[in-house]
Amino acid sequence: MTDKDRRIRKTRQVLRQSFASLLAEKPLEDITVKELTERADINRGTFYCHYKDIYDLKDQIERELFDEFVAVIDGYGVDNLRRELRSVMTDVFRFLQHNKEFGTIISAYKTDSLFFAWVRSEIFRRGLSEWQRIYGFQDSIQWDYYLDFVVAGCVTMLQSWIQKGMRESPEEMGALSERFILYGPGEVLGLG
Amino acid sequence: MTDKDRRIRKTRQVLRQSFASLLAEKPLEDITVKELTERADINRGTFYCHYKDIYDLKDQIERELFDEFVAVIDGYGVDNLRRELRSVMTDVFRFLQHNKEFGTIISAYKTDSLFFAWVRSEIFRRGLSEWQRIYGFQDSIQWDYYLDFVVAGCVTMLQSWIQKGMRESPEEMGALSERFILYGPGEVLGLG
DNA sequence: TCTAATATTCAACACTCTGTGTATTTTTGT
DNA sequence: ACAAAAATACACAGAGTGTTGAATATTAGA
Repeated sequence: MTDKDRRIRKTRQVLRQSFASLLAEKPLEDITVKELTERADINRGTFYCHYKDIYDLKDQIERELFDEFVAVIDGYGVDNLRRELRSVMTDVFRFLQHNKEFGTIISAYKTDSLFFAWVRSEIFRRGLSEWQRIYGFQDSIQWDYYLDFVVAGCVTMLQSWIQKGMRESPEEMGALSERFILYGPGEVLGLG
Repeated sequence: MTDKDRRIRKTRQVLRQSFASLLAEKPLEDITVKELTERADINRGTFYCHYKDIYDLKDQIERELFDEFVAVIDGYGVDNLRRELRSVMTDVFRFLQHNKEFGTIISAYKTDSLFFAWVRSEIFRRGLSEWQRIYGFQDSIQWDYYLDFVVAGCVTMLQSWIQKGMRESPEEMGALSERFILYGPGEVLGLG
């Protein structure tokens, strides 16, 4: 069951393609193994050689996508905090731009996506913990809600950007999200 | 099928209770009509007299919860923008405090909840459109992302607050969310 | 090229849940 | 008390599931 075998790669690929096309038509909970394998022209029993069920397929896709994502982001060094923040955010938008086909999948799950949960807990918190250390912030209650507020806001920006067709450049979006995070939305819009 | 009949009220109530208890044990997609009616000690056929399927039950619960929510919020008049914002947010937290049993249900769906989607599109946008009118803000792109960022942040704060056991008072949370919205999280924490 | 491994196919299996229907019993509002 | 309505018990076909075992096809490596 190693992925060296061409048959395995081919089977998984066609299953993913069919899964993506089904997901464009109906919500995740309405997709059955039966119709997925029919569309993929794969024997139903074969599906169970690779995945436990539909949710397992979804999880594996998200997991691999996340690993690629981490590989992109991990190359970052820390020098200036603000510059790094904008660069990271820009790269996040860039990454999704280069993975449009999975972007559709991701945004279909909204914020219940495992992918976004991982981004939330690992990448963002990693960066923000550093941030917290530097600024020596202590009030853990406010800090918790700060994390929730900012991360949810950014994740939703990513999804909206995807759903609106990725009109703005990753640089624009990276800069905008940086300003939202640092100065707050109100300030950016001149409402403060 | 009016709700004047005591049997109807009783049946729906026990179905909702059982649904809530099942939702505490497993995700929504794993809950079947069969096990729900068994736990509720209701004939399975009876379920179909009231609801189309499990998702219909969920939607109706959220719909009714949302209607109560709107009734609470709708009493607000507009005088000072900032004061109203804090009051509204405080009342939102207060509302969830008085509906703990459904708070669990709501936060189980995360942000995919219909309830939160409605709060998002109706209540928040209503208030923020007024806000936009007053300040005469024109850049629609930034405005869109501003909406997404702030609303998602607030919704997530609500969920986190529920999941952490509603330790802080609604007044505290209302004030904190107001500051996040107006001045941005970074400013509040002294990071700006 | 040959072979051993293994991925896939195919048919079949028992099983669960669904949605619906019908006849019967119980409860309700008036 | 009576008619209407709701809940029940039961049956039914249909769909999907997860799993077998044997046959077939494809692969990697010698």
